[in-house]
Amino acid sequence: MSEPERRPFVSARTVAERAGVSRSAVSRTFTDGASVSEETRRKVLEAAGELGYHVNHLARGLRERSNIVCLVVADMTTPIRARLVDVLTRKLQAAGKVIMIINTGTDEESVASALRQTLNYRADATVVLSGTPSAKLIETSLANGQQVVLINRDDPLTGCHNLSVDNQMAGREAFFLLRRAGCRRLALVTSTASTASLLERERVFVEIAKEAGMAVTVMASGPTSYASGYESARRLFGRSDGPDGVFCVTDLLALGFMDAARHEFGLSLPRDLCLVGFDDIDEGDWQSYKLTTFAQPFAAMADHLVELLGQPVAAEAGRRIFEPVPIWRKSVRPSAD
Amino acid sequence: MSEPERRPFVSARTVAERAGVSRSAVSRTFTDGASVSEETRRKVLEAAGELGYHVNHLARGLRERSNIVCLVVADMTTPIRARLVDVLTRKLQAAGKVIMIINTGTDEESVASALRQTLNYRADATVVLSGTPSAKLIETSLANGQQVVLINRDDPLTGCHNLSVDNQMAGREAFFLLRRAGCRRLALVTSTASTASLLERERVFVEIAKEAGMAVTVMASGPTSYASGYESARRLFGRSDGPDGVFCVTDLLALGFMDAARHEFGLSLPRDLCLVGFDDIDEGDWQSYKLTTFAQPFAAMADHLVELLGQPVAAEAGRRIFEPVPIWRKSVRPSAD
DNA sequence: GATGCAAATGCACTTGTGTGCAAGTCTCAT
DNA sequence: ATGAGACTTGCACACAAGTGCATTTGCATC
Repeated sequence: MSEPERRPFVSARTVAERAGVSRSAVSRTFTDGASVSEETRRKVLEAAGELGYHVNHLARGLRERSNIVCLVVADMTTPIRARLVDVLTRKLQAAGKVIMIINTGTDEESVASALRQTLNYRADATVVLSGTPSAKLIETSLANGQQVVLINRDDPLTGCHNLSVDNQMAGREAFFLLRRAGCRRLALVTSTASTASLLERERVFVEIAKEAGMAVTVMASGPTSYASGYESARRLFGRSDGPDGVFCVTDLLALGFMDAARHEFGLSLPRDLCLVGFDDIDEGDWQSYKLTTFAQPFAAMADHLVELLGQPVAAEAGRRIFEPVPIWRKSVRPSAD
Repeated sequence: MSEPERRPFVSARTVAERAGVSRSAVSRTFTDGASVSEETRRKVLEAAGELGYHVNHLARGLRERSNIVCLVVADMTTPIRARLVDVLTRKLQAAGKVIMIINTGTDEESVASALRQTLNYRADATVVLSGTPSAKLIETSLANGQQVVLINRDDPLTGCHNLSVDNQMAGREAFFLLRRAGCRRLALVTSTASTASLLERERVFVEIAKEAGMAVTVMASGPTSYASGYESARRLFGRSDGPDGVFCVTDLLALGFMDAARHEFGLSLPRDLCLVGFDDIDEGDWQSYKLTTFAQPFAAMADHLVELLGQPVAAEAGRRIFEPVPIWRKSVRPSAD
């Protein structure tokens, strides 16, 4: 017959009727600093308790800011991404924000529709963790007074804030680490999903090696995953002279690479092979791996994000670069000296 | 001086003025099946495009259902939890829902405040992935016409839907697996965070072993983590007669356990030790582990969840149990026969 | 008892939507 | 030309909140 009647959420009016006061009184009871007598306040709270009333933040958001922050993210199952989402949600919540999450692909259209949804829900800010939004959409976000923050997306987009890690430093340090260990034949393992961050690490590593007179074999066998790192190792060591010093632009690639090197080719680390990763995922510290890598300072980045969101939108957007911190473990020989 | 003026989101009225039509026309243009002439529709769309207008779903949610689903989750960085969140967000989004995520602790107070926030934002449904809400709060959720769905929380709470995995089957099968492999000295490794699911797996395993005349050493050294599994192995093998068949109630525990067994005690799997896990996290399939385990059928669970949300709230709540699927890898000897 | 002042209260408007209803316009056939 | 009928359009209200402003109440002081 008729659409089964959906029980409505209890509203301030219902509470007011029950308590025998005006709706304004209810509103004031739940507003700090508003003027209500102790008596009515008591009546309102009692009625609210009995009915299970909760202030509708959506309606409140019509007049003021919504306090909603949208997180646009792809590849959520990746350990590093899960950590980032975890840290961000914690810190944002602590700052009184409410998080809306959009799990999207990295292709332009997915990101575009995510961005639009962000606007539909009047989010105060959109934080993009993966994928790259089009310049035009960012523009409409800004036109609507919405802040846009890109994390680890090193794309030259104007108008939005940009938090990222110092990829150049990582590429440089990785090289020095391997050279100090006495490695002769260098390789770099990356993914076919060539994001700006990964490309930057690759570029700097290859460039600085070249300056030092060393060639680098670059290998990419698939997306940023364990399997792809594994495959890259099979290909590299399948040749006559495999590398003895490798920089994997991601820990996940590094772990796959390490497993293949050990189990398929019987190599021992760090004797036959030195390996450097990037990200510092939990798995890299497991007893089977003990990977030397760089940690992303997510906590600091999240703190900075919260600070940004407190500022007015007008504040000029810019880039902020965070220093990765080297984590010394056992996949690289200590200095040959 | 004055609070820096926050540029407002563009509203339907602004679009109407620009297009030279009434606000209703704008509303109708963005409503399927509403009656608008081709001419006005064109004008509206043009003005909307120029201004970057997006319908405010928050305001729309005042009249109808909000389409918001809240995910309450703890320990997001855990691989299994990250996978669950990933699958759920994907499927819910595909069903037209918008996901609000609340990253909380497992203690009662954290969960309570998460639940309250859920109500504040008029979520159509709350999905609890970890932690256990109090019966009283569930009641107020229901009183507000909000659905409550618990995933893998085997607590006896009335009024809410309950999706979970068949833990009894897992405990039983784990035992048979180990017995068939000829194991003599059984142990069970769990965590100190004794959730109902973990307890259930433990209970059944121990019980059925007892029926078969075999004792089981139960060990818990900390939370559900790699480190805690590692520690449990150290304790168990530090004694005179370590176990030769172990069921870890979680893959993460199993991987830590395996690493300690290998690297600290030089054991080889599956010769000296057979190991069964539960969850089927990606890491278990890595070359260093190849863990035999049970996969949680998250896709089916998510599909069922979406189906539930389509039904009216009135539909009587109940429990639905999903069969885990055994994943045979290499940490258990094939049958001794 | 009248006056003054502060605290409490309620009315009405605001926010951005969707939609029922009535009035308006346009087309076509009689 | 006129009426029927279909299609458009705008007004006004509903949704759930917060708040400025005017009014009422309470209480103390003269």
